[in-house]
Amino acid sequence: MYAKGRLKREEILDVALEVFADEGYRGTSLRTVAARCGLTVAGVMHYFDSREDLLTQVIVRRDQTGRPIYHDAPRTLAENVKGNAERPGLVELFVSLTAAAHDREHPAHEVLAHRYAGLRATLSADVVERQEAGELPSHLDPDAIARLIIATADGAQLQWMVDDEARLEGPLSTLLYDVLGLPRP
Amino acid sequence: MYAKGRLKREEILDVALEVFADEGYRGTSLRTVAARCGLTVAGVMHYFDSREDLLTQVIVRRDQTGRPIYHDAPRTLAENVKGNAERPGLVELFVSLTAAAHDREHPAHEVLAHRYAGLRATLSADVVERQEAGELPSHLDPDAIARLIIATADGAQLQWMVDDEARLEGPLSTLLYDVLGLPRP
DNA sequence: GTCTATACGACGATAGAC
DNA sequence: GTCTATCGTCGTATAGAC
Repeated sequence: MYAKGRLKREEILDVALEVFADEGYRGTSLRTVAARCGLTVAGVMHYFDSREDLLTQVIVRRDQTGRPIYHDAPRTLAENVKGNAERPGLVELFVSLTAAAHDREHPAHEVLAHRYAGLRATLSADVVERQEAGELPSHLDPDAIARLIIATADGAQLQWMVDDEARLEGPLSTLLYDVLGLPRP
Repeated sequence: MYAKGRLKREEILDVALEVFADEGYRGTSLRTVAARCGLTVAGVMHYFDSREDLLTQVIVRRDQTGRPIYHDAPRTLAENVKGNAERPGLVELFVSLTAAAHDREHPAHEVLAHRYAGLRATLSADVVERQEAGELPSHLDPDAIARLIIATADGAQLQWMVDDEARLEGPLSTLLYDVLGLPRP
């Protein structure tokens, strides 16, 4: 059967997302995921090349099911960031995976590179629009600003890992509304 | 002997830093480190509570041997960030450790929290100085700006992990010089 | 205090039967 | 498509030599 396999694969990904959201990146094993799916480890591995591949596909699926970022890119990005605050395990997964993806052979390398490129293009186009509307100074390089916005959103996650008082969306808000002077939503 | 142990401990830390800088966070094991020190695993573990503790002490030592950040904090921070570009394994180690340190029981939790707090205080004081000198608008919250600067520096590391074209110090330069309008060094 | 030897359980991965 | 069986490696723990 074809459809059954696809469904099972998606079930595994959903379970894995749940497990990793609960217990974090280092805390969980394939055996835990397998048990919650009613499978053995080998059964899970039928669908994925490796543990790291499974982790990668988890965030791929997360991207697919989540809302895309089109209009008012900075604002929807900020909302996404804020939403992550309720799933600490997912933030940990994303950060750990990014670190591991530094290896070009890692299954997440291409995925994350593509993700960054897309986000950068969307944000950059948004900056250009706002410059034409006079909302942002025209001397700023749109691509550099896009990179800055992404770095801010990501870096806030690192601080938030360790500092309880930090708000996940804090630095991004500071940048967008206080420093760049965009209109508050 | 007392001094010998301290020396051996530091040798282990230096070797570990080298190994992790070469092979990354996930790629290396205690056995590799031990072998390069002419010790067994248990010999290494005499000095550290766990593998994660060893990793934590590596970055503690790194902080101690590095230059502290006093005057013109943003600039020295930018130089530090730029210097990391030559040691990708260390950036990977730092990011992975931060993710793991989300667990309050992790040995790096306190260390990183303290490190962030110190950096924030230094940067925040620097912002206040510049506000008094008229270099920065006074309506900005110094602590929020400090958090923004740190987030930018850290987030740039995440992007850089995956994107070869990204410059590690790029986003921080954009923020400090193009957006905040600080004088270029 | 410094270090070796040895053992343990859990892990990711693979081969082959059904 | 899923299993059982097995492998090598990992971090960790303990007992004890020097």
